[in-house]
Amino acid sequence: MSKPRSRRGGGRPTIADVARKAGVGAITVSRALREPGRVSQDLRRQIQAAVDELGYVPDLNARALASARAEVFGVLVPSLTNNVFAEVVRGIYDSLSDSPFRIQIGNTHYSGLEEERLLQVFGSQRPAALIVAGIDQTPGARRLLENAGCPVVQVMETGPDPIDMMVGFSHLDGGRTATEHLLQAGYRKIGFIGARMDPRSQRRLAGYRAAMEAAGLFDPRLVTTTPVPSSVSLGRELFRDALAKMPTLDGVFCNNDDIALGVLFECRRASIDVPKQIGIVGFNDLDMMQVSFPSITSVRTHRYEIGTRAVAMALAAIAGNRPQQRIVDLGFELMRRESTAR
Amino acid sequence: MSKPRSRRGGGRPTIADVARKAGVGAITVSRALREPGRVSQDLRRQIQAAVDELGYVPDLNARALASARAEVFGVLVPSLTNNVFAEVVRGIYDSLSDSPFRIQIGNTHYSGLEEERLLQVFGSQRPAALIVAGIDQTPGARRLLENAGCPVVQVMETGPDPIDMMVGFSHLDGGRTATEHLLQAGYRKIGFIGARMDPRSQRRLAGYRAAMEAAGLFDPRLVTTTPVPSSVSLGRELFRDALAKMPTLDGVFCNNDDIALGVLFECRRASIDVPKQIGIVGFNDLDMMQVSFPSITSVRTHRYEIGTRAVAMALAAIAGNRPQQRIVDLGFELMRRESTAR
DNA sequence: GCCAATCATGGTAGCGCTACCATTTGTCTG
DNA sequence: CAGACAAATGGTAGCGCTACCATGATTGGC
Repeated sequence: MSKPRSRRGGGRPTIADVARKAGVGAITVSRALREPGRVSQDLRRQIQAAVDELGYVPDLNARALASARAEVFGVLVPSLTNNVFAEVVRGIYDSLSDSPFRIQIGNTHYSGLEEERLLQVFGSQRPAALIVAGIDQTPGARRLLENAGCPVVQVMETGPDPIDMMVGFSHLDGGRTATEHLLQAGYRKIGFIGARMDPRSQRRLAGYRAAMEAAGLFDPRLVTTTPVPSSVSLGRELFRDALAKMPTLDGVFCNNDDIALGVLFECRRASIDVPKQIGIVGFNDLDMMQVSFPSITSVRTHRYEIGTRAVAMALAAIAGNRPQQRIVDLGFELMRRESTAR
Repeated sequence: MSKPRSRRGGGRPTIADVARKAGVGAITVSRALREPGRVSQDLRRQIQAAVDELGYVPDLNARALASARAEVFGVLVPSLTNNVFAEVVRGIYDSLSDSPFRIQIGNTHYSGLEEERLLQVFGSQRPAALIVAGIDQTPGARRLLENAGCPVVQVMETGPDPIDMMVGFSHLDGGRTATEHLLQAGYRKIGFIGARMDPRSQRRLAGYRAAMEAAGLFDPRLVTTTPVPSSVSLGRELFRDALAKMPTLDGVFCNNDDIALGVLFECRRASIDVPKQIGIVGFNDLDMMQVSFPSITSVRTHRYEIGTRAVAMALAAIAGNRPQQRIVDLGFELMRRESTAR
């Protein structure tokens, strides 16, 4: 006439089993596991022994329901294969690896609609924190984030009006700095080549344009863009287009390093001398930029640090001490290399 | 004296609120949301109206607890920035984007210990399925996977002894094919250059060795490896080392495309003619291989398809019709290009 | 037209855990 | 040494949902 073993749970030991074996109350087991400091050493030892013997593992779903909070960080990025976001995500992972928090990544595919859908799903599990890429959320997404009831960090960019917290840098300044460098090196007919013109790319383009206009050199025919996702081969093609449109081109600021590498390869193939005939600047400064021949000037961004910093801010907010500085600008660095050294 | 509004839940409407408003039982609401076919159209409409009006969103934690199953796919990969895994993960995401399943990625950092820890965490939320990279799980990890109580798919490789299901290809055959191609092209002093020698890299090396021994050309001094993570710059350095060790080198099979690109750049920098003096073969066939100048021969692997296929198999198993073919070999293709065309 | 089978719906009883509050014990103050 | 206070522990009552079983309504076979 023994109590029937839980029919659904698959027979896994529960906190009650541990409590019985250790001769304590269930709540004390719960505490011993989550806040060891609040339980006497004696009981802690007893409980640990019972846990080990039974092979008890807490049921995270039950915990989440009872505490109305899942130990999950929701992360929303527009792409998984784009090295830039992969680095941010790596930073997030590394910063959370010793914490109890799990990570759920959502891939928005650069779509506001998809972002809203994912926020709805993420929200309905009451995450511990949300990290989202970009600052151009749709009004709906913004509302969901404001009502999420957890810390929110917008990453990659900075702007004047954070939902909660922000870590990033100014893409406009990055684009301007890159272009000004080409101008200072003496290039004049400087093109902009960009794929997948997301809001960040748009702002880099705006920075390029500002620099060119300030120099009195802007010409819309210098700009070559496409909504197609970025790749090295696309860089090659776009460069060809740009050159066909404007044969006197003597420099290019590339939206990112993949494009820049494609441009470089096409130059070599077409026997165009870099940096003598054409100067090239990339964006993000992937490892290969410094290895390529010639090496490529690029704007180094602190992607990994954006991830670690975002987590640090979120953890602080969860712990109750929300950082006083809600907007963190990590800046960028221009890495001057052979591709613009003439 | 009204019933106090749930003190923990944050005032979100619950299924009971919807049921009351729609004038039906809670369980009927639950069914209308999960198995609409089992509820009459009339009630379905009424319920939908109540859901919309209240803005009801199911609490996923409560659902997971009650049904002893979270709608989560756990995915374990050794690296997030390695393009190869990023592509697999992208395939997984795309295949699950229209399903209710969320995805949790664990980053094992190529560590068996970390893999066990993550499996423990993942397992304690009763995931719907688990996808893990590789076939060399520790005994502990294997046990956890066998007892996970959900479909398990091992990806990237195939082997004789699946835990449950497998999708991948033979890295040994890939390494052998690449090396045989170099041999057929007339190269003789063919080196192997590899970073981060994980089990898959080891098997590619074994394939290289098998081909070289079959030709009577194997020499341990031809092999240059390091446990350091792979990168383009590392490829350059390792190639320098290899050349210092064996100046008569006339070909290299690179563990992956990053290394191959680094080798190519170093050749250009050192004015070594590719393919005349040195032949280069990469592995994975990233987009840039076909764009580089000269273009680089590589072994194309079907990474995205590995992800989509793994999900398809897992979903079938969840639905109750486990695929009859438990091991799927997606093969690979040698892409012959300029870097070995002499 | 009767009984079995099916369908649509609902009530009850948890899932395994933690928030909240109560209780007990030990410790300190004046 | 009384009274106040903190520390350690436990009991109770859910968290919001779904599995299980029961019920009544409908259908169908012969």
